[in-house]
Amino acid sequence: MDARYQPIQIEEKWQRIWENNKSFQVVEDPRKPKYYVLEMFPYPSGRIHMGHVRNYSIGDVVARYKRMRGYNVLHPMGWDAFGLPAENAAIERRIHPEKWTQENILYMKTQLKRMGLSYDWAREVATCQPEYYRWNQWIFLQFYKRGLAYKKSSSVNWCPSCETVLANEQVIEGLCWRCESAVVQKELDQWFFRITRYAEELLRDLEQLTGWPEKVLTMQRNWIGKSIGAEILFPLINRQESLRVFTTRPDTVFGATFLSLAVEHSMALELSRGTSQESAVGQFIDRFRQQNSAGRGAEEGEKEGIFTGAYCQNPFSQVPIPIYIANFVLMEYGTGAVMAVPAHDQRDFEFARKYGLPIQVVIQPEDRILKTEELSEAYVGEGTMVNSGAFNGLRNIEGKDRIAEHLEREGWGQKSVRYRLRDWGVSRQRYWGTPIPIVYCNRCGVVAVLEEQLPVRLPTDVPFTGRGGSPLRESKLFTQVQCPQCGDDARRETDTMDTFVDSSWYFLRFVSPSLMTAPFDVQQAKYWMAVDQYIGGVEHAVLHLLYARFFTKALRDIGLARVDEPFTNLLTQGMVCKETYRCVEHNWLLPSELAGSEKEGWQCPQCARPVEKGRVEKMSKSKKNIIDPEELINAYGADTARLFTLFAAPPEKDLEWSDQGVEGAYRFLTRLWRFISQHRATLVGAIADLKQLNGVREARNLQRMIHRTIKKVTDDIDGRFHFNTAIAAIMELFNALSAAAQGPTRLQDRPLIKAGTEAMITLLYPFVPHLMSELWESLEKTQRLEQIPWPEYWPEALEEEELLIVVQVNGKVRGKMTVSADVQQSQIEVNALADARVSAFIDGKKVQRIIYVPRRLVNIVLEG
RNA sequence: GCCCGGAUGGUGGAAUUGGUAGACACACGGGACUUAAAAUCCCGAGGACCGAAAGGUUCGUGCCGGUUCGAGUCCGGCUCCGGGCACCA
Repeated sequence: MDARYQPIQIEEKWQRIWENNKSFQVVEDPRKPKYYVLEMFPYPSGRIHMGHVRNYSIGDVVARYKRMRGYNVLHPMGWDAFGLPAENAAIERRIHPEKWTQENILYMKTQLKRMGLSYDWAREVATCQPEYYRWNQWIFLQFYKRGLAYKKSSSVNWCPSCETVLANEQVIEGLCWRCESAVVQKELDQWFFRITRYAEELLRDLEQLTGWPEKVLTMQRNWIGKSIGAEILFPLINRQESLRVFTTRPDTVFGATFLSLAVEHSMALELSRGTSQESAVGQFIDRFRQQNSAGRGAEEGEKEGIFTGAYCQNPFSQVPIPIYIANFVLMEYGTGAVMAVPAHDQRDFEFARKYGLPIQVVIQPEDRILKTEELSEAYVGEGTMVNSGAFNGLRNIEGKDRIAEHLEREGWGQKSVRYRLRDWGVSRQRYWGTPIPIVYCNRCGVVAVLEEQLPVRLPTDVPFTGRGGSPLRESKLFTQVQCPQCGDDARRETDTMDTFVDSSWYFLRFVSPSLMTAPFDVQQAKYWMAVDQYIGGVEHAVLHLLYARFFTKALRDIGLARVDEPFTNLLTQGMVCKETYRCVEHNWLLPSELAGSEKEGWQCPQCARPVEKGRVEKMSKSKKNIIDPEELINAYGADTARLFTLFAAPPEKDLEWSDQGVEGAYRFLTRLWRFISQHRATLVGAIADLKQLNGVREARNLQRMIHRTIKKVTDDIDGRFHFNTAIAAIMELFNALSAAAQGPTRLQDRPLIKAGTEAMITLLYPFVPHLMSELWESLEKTQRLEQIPWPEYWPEALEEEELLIVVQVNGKVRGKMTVSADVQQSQIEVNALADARVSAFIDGKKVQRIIYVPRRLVNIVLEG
């Protein structure tokens, strides 16, 4: 055995062995329980970053642990390979997106392999391969057949910089999620997936996702945004039609003193026709349509509106009420028209005050009496209905139902449920994505490509200029086709699919990655699905996770998937952060370019001004606080990188990078190496029996510690994912074993130290697989470590012979005593009272009572 | 504004059900080895106070209050930090 720990050699050796033995390849095996662990697959940007290292280290611990527990573990990896950066590279560096992507995948794959991650690489998929994206197209056609995919003209979010449409979720505070330029509205024909058909089920099934973080469930719930209420028809005065509004507060309908329409409402201009308001209304509409496109959502502006000149009748109060157009009413939600109840809705209240509209209180709270004149804000709480005709005196909660029933009887409307969730716009005016399998024929109209003609491949004769719309339009080869129905010349759809489509079902493709006849095999999916543990960043809490849930349900209804939910358990890991350095003038600085020193204070290399040590921030290039995983591995090896990221913080919390912490992890591994090589002579040979009882007390204590560590590490890994405390416990065991191995003669119980060392190596294997495999082999075991089962603790060994009892007086610790485990409570109390320090505190006072917590503590409560 | 998290030594973090707060590690200090340094090994350590020392007292988990024999943990009211949503009728 080498005197020095040389991680690179060891790691290359074991990676080769695992690859040659196909150690992590799996097939369905009905005799074993299955376990599917999956980490969110990466976008092949070129290099892995610390976020990947952390994500995949966590997953690998779970995978290796579950294998040792006897599970048939599916642990695949692939590439989310379509997307904008590839196209940007094509524009900037004249390299084809496909070439760029393939090169990145190759490089990143070697990086991932150097991490020693236990993937079944035989199942690798890349979403940009025709073998993969043909099934995107196939699914699209199934959706199209069922009305789940449809086309509509709509105002969409348009990023002028990326020249592409963005989903609502991709617009963050009015800015493009990717390039942060201001998003504008544009009218385009778009393909949509009817996710709203599943809104109710997507909401309801959140309840069965008990293995998901509450935070993510809440975000999804809010995103779906279910509102229960009613639609009410307000008949127009002097016209035949009615205006339909949606409200969640039918109980306040008697307080509706005007109506507000969205600027885009179809009746907005129409209502003002022939009135004195007509031209003013027209101007108002033009102005706010513009404003909307300039940056909706940027901030909450002043409420503005205009009277249309028209009136309708409140069907309940029979009062004629004016109809306004208001800038804050959204066309996309509800019906684009709201009944305004200023007394009980803050927005309506502000609007009414501004335009001098009537305010009518119809709900009175319990504790005070509202008067219209005295209102300073809307009252939105519960109460009793007043000024509401036959409904007076009802609790408003009850009133909601009673009003809704009443209007259904009268034909004035009906109960209604609305969702904030919109249909998913999947069209992208881009090249590097899945072509939408649709053809436009002058004779037949919109025609689906025949399934046997799939895949519709991306053409190669496309120029990348970065200007104009979709590059696919430039390809004659691509756009000119024959109509699948009539055979006439036709034009191919040039939109490609949102890349979220690719990632919405990749976990299903992994169960049959090379199947040519279907996206995946139903039986294989039945065996492996659902994913037992999914691990990734919380940034996908809404988008990806909601779309994947939708796809799973839709594919189930098509007859392919057999599960309702794709991911049984979800772990959202925290970000990887590091401290930053910043100069007032020259902004972020690399730690390596700083002048000065930690003690004297850092200076800017350019202007020599003192540099402020900035906050701890998420690692990013722009903040110059990244650590390159490859450099880390070159310097310390993958085992150190893994150990540090797993030890520094629990997975769901943010991890603060620390170079000294990395050193510490490396030192620990070096100490282990030295320990084994030093004591190798007594540690080699067949696995020792962990259950051999030893008469010497110190040995029994060590044995107890070994078994306690096995239990602790098992509990920490399994379900709790507290890897940091699991590792801490192993470190404690190691400290105890080292002490025992060097200690006085009584502790030199060789078979026990040997058994403890073997247990320690096994326990550490999921975290530090290369080094542990090497150490295990050096101890001349017959089987490789990854074939060894997880150690079982022996409950009998956990039993304490002696207990440390804490003695409190009035809740404060005043003494400790060691007693034999079989001593009775009464005797312990007597001993406690007899303790010299304790009795000094009692000091003649009367003992009121004694609390005894079995095996732990005695609390003597004194009078007074 | 609304909804979720979070706050514990010099630092990252432990304390799983209300029962010794600070495991484990980093950084730090002292010592050993060395001509010296690095590496390694050993020892120490929450703050304040008392004591020559052994040891002891007392305060202490963001702030204020409560429940309890006992609160980092439970309850009420705040402060600050992070995240999500944001005119959704």
